Amino acid sequence: MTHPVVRTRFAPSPTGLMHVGNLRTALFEYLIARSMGGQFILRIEDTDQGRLVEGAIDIIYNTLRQVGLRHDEGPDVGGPYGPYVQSERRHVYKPYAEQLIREGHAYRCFCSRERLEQLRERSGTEGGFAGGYDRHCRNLPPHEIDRLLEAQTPHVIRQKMPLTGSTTFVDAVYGSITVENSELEDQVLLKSDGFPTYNFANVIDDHLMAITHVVRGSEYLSSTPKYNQLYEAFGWDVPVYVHLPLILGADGKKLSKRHGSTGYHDLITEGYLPEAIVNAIALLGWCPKDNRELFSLEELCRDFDVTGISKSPSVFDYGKLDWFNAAYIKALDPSAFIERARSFLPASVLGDEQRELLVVDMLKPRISRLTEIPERLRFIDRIEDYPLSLFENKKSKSTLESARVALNALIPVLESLSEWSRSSLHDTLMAQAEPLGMKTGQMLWPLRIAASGLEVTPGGAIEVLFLVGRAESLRRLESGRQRLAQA
RNA sequence: GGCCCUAUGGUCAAGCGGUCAAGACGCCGCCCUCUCAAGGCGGAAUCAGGAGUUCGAUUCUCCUUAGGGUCACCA
Repeated sequence: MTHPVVRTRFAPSPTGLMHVGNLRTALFEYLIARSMGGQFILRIEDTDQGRLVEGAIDIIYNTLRQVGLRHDEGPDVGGPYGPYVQSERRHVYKPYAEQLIREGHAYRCFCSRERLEQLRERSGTEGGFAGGYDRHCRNLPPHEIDRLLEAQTPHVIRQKMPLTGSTTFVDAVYGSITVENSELEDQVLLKSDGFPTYNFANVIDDHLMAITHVVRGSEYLSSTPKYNQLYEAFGWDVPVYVHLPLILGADGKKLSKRHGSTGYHDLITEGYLPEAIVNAIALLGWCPKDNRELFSLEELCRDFDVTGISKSPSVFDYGKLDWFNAAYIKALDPSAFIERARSFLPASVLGDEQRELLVVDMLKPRISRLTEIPERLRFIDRIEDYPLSLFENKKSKSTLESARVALNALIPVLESLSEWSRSSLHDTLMAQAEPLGMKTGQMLWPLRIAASGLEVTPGGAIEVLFLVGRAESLRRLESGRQRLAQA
């Protein structure tokens, strides 16, 4: 028994940025296709001419490319089922709508927007009719229709829903769902401008493009019975539905702007890596059999399984995203790290291989976002005023007095150091602890403080001295010594 | 409001009639340590409530409650 090739599609409307919700949907569509050896199609749904945003399509292309979701067919790469932009397919929908009229599954509606609005206001939230429309035009006498058509009255084409009975569909994650047909509104299929509505274009295109799995957010669950009615009216096979649980913000509401950065590019600007974002959202609403957490896209393609998708909505946790990002940063090899972090690194570090490698080692375990880098390394290029109290540290047993002793003893040693390298700094300084009668922590604490002016630095005294450089280090140490002497 | 969906720690979640109810993030403690991290070890923290079914319910059914979604010539 042979199965048809699995085909999924990502069908965004180019109305702005790439929301993490959209990206998650795209990812799952991609994974479902790839995990079953299928194809992933990109289709642009621009049937709302009023909401088009310039450049939005490029944002979609860029995002998909950056995260590695390569589509097999689409506006830019072509394919046997094109065109892949709905506005270029405008002519294909109308004949289908007319076919439905002929076969008694749809009708022309001449109601004005004003009338519909009044209808909605009058029924209020009580909702006397499904969707608020009273089906006024559903049974217009033929001569009346002809008259209105001759008068070129603007009209839409509506789906004629069955008034009785019920519709049942099966969703791969939510199971079997049944809705009374009386709940289904006579939804608009073709708008008065000739463009199809989203729901209509979707069904037509999904069928024409041989889409086998319709994957989308669970907000479409309640309109799915209407889709089924359409498929049945045409006599087409109903696709496999895979509805994805919603992604919420920390307050439990649908994720939106006020929850912070929810656009893919916002996250990138904030220093998150594409692979970390992908990994994080893959685990939002999906859990692998073995409970593993770190997944490359390739591994996801191999292990993804629809049965691991959960039904309940999940809150997007930025803290967990940070952890994923930190994990991916740690896994970067030095050259890759430098490449990604280049724009955040100080010029004084770039170009010197030894310094670059040290900075990479220092930064990798300490940052969760690339944007933290400038702040972490700021001490290299300049030192801020710092209080003398920084020299005091209980755990290191450092006091103003011990700091004074240490600096007085170490400065001359450092001044006479022939080679300002990490190893020579390390060996030389460590050899001083014993004669000073100090533990390394006690001895090194004031050095690090005086060299950086910071209570916390990425790396210890030796790394700080090395990065700050000989001349500037000695200047800072001397300054610290003088301040301590006056205290 | 009608209809639909959902319900395990603060968050992500495993579980699919019998478990001391996994794991991860975060939090707390200890170890390591030239600060801070990272790493290692340990800890606190969960089955919304109520009826049933059953020898036995986190798991199955119903009700309640709470959340969410949807009711456009938007997608």
